[in-house]
Amino acid sequence: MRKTNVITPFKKLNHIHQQCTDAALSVAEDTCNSRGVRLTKLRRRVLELVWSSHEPVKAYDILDILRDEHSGSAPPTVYRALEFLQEEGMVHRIESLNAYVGCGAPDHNHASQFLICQSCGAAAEMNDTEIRNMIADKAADMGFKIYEEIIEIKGVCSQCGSESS
Amino acid sequence: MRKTNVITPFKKLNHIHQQCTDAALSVAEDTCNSRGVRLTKLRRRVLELVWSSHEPVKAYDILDILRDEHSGSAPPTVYRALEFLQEEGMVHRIESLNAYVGCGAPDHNHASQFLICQSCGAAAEMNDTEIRNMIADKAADMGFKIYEEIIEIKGVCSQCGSESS
DNA sequence: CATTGTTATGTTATATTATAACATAACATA
DNA sequence: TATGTTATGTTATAATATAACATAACAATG
Repeated sequence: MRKTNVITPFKKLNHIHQQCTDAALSVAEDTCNSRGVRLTKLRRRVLELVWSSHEPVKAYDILDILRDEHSGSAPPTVYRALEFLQEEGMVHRIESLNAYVGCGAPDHNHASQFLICQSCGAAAEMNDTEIRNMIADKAADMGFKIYEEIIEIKGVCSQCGSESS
Repeated sequence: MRKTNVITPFKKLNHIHQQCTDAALSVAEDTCNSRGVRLTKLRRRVLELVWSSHEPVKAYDILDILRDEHSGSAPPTVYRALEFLQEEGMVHRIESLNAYVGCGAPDHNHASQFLICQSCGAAAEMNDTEIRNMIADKAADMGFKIYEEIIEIKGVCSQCGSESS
């Protein structure tokens, strides 16, 4: 059994990013349909903008784009959409960056681990059972009941690390 | 060998908090002396304020107090002091709370794990070798080189969990 | 002990991130 | 089409953080 479930990998060289976005939007639409919640035009657009790259995206960067597209856009516009998308598991907030990344697997259990490359800025999402279990066990030993885990690992991804400097 | 090194425990019932603060300030002074850096009056005061409880403290809460004590206090006053204290390992920033906790062991390796009780607000600092190694191994498998780890576990501590609701 | 370079703090301004509160519009269904 | 609900618009402001430059304190040396 593979313990490290890679939910969002670092982008491959020459990957066609449109495919990432299309797949994520398609999953989001299906998921919202089956859950009976509404992926409105605005929410869909915000999700699309979050997926515009593999780098965590900032709320005000999204807002700048929304403003170009629709004059009624304001901070609550984007924060509300992000809140909805977060609740539905379609984006995750990276706390240490005040930024958001898309998640193509809205049904996975939460408690992911994020690897964030400080060179290219990309984030990868893992969901490693061993790490989660180990933390759960140690917390339980201390009588601590876990509700949420924030794990953000900063460093350099293999692609950036292997480039000749 | 004990793998989970508890650097800052959740506060014990009836613990005399002044002792936590005194010990931390004393360690900080010794450490600064031996490193040849200056624990100025201001920095010492900020560290003392961070240690005013076991709950992560916000920069502007510190600033409010500094302003009462000295009219020249402004945001940079507190952010600079916190930056210094962070660099010297005497406080840690809790990213998900935009807040700071004291650390009584400025020499320990970084990459701690924080347990944060959402009931009493207190934070405990662990430095668990097994967790760190497991994350390091898995990152290495992916060719990812780690520079920094942010692990913030939210939940309910044993004391709060055992209280009759 | 005056000079000088360095580090720390003061000061003003502003950037960035996020939410409150209330109004209007769109949707869903009875 | 009336009605309740959910979503968005709108204005204002709160909360967090940094830039940039001025002054002061320190510390080491001549």
